[in-house]
Amino acid sequence: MAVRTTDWRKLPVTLTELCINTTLRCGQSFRWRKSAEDEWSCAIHGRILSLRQDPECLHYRAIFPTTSVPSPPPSTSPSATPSITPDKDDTLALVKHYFNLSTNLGQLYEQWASVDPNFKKRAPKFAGVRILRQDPWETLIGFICSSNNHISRISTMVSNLCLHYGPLIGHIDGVPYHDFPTPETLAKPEVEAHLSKLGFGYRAKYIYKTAVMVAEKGDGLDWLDGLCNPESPAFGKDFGEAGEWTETGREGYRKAHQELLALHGVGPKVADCVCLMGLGWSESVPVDTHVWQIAQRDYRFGKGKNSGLTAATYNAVANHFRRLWGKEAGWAHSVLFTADLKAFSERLVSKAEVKEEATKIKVEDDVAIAENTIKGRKATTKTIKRADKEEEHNVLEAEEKTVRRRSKRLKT
DNA sequence: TAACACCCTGTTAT
DNA sequence: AATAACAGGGTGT
Repeated sequence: MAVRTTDWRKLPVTLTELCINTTLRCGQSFRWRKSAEDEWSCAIHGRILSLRQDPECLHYRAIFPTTSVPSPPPSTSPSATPSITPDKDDTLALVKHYFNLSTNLGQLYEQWASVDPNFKKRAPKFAGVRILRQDPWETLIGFICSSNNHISRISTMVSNLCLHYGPLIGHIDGVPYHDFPTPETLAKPEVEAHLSKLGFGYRAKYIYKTAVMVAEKGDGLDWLDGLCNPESPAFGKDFGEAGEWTETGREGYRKAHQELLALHGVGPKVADCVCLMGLGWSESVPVDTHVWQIAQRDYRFGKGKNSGLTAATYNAVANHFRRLWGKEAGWAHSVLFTADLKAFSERLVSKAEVKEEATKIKVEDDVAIAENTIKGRKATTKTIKRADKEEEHNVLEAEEKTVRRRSKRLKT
């Protein structure tokens, strides 16, 4: 296959602002591969993007196919017809966009540390964990695969999806790199049975049905793109307004989350992952079993017998973190999530340190969270029973009151 | 609202 | 060593 490989170029970035060795392995994207020692590669937007990082710079290189690709990339982006002349190469813009580099991460870490002792304790060993801005469609399917699953198997599954249905972009050391398949490709009737055979389990049906639904939504991926945060739009898209910030998130975020729930295999957690990592909604806080455990261990959420992760506790946890961390709560959440991953256990804070910290927090706050959870539960019930917007507004007020009570208690 | 099944795989417990 | 039990970034019924 004829290809054109760009030179390595560099972009000044500190490890405080971005650490690819952590960010690319913390379960946000399931497609990056080590192509050499300290080199990561992935097929994105019609090219293979390769990255290296040293303390001063992020080094990047792209490999473009010069023959036409079998099927178009998954988004109506500038990469649909990859430019092969250096002056038209948009790889730098892609890198900046993919890594959300306009956000000042160091500043955010300082802010989170100043309001949250637990964050302050754990974050230092996990600097540079940054929320990626991935393709919404790829994010959606990736996280449908993630349900009740391990990161390693999710990666295998996504890789198989690309291998069998995605366009071949090129090779590195004989290893093929495929871009992510389009909804239309995955909406073909034979896909479900094939994915089952490939070991996708019950997710084979979810993927097929979701592909059909998205493909039927109309013009390519406009529906998904329309759910993006307009202040942080998809690569190559236009901008707009995102709505006013509240502790349940901006209106655009809530709308996107709700619409995603209509898809098969998409519940609250997966919808939040797509909102955060694919649609640019920074306040989205996906609450999985892991985050729920963190909330119980470090933030005094109900440890009682019947304290499962219900719809009510889900919202209570997410709202609590939004109140604590602010508009980029999802980014902070990702730092603590990463700090708890087994893959990074060598960096964990010692148990003695953690225990000491937990005790400190407990002294300040005890009953408040339990109360918060109960209020949240009542509010959620209302939402389900009466779906009109007036009631939903009341729910928001109820949540906000709960939060205020909690903050008062914390100060007393 | 609370169970329970759902596909499969690597890890831990007998 | 072989096998059971269980959890792993949940969702649908």
